[in-house]
Amino acid sequence: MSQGLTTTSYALLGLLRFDDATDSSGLTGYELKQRADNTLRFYWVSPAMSQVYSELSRLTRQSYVEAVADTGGGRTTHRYRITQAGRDALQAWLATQQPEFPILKHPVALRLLMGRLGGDKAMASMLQGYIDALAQRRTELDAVRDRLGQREAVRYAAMVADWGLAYYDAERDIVTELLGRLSSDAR
Amino acid sequence: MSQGLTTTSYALLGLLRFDDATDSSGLTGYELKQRADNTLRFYWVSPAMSQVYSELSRLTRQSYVEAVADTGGGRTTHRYRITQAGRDALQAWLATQQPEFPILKHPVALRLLMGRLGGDKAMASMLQGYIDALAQRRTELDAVRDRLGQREAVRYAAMVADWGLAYYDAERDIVTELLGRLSSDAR
DNA sequence: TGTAGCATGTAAGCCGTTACATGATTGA
DNA sequence: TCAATCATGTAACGGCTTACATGCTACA
Repeated sequence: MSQGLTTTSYALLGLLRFDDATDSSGLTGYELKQRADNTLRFYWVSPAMSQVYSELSRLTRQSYVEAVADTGGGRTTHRYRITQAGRDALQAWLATQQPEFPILKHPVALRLLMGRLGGDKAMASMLQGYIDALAQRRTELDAVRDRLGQREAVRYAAMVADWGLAYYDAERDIVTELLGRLSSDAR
Repeated sequence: MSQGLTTTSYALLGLLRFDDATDSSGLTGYELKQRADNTLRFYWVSPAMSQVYSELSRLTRQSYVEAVADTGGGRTTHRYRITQAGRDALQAWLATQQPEFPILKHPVALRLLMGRLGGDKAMASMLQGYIDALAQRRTELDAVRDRLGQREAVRYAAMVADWGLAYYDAERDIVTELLGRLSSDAR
């Protein structure tokens, strides 16, 4: 009935669309979650396992995805593939809806706002911790970027990864500058 | 019982703490929402009016906030102030919990990832739209920054605003670069 | 033999949104 | 007198998380 899916639904549908372009026989919920953790999590979300399954059943109900039972081993598992209706829906979503502005939930900035209560030293160590965490994330994303290489097939994914890397670098630079301000202002 | 508030609760408590430092008689829910729209929304959230009220009643139940009935006009309104327990709780939160990594929900990056389905031209116009929206946001935040000025009392708020401005600038630069890649790669 | 990874789900619950409802005050 | 703004809430619901429950397979 209601054709309006959530963005997370479309994101997962998009991952299934990528898989569709290969000669794979579909993805299990478990595998889909891994794909999401690899790419989506850097600029969207890492849905919980349970949500992956519930989105998958929702998409199946909408006929945007079809499940093929895989009775190979002892337990029956399912492999999910995007359908033609799903491809159409994804295409339509991309073409019609104009994207919303990004949502940022930045606990570090929020705490810095209340810096008066914590003091310069506490803020400085918090910012340093954030710089470290950024470096860690950057390393993870860099590994993803390396795997993509220069292949034409993943050109857009590579652009998005480069975007993420540049974002982490910019954050590092800005925070480093703020850190300098904290120590030079120290009374 | 459970002293664990959500980050949004602490964020609002923080705004009440700022007000506390002035000679104000507290804030109404409505005013608190306006403060949130002015600062918080750029790096945290803009809670709905209804949520502001429910957080306020939760904070009141926890005795972190006290409401003073204002029976001035025909209708009774309330002004909310942080209590000593609230100040302590906020301080403890700042001191003990280490901040989580920021969460970014970036619909533009998500769509760019699926660029193959949309094509270079559609992606370019989407990115251009994003650059325009960024400029708009930047202008809004710049106005906030101007109002803060160089006053020592709002030094941390100014740092956070500068952070936001630098972030918007970095996004603009990165996206401009991606836009260039799209057109130079055009076949 | 036991643990890690693969694989699938249900249930409860919170956070936050939209929709709805109400009413006062101010200024055009 | 009408609209905008100030002001306060309730109700319904959706999205997403955590906790719980189950069982297979490979390997050390």
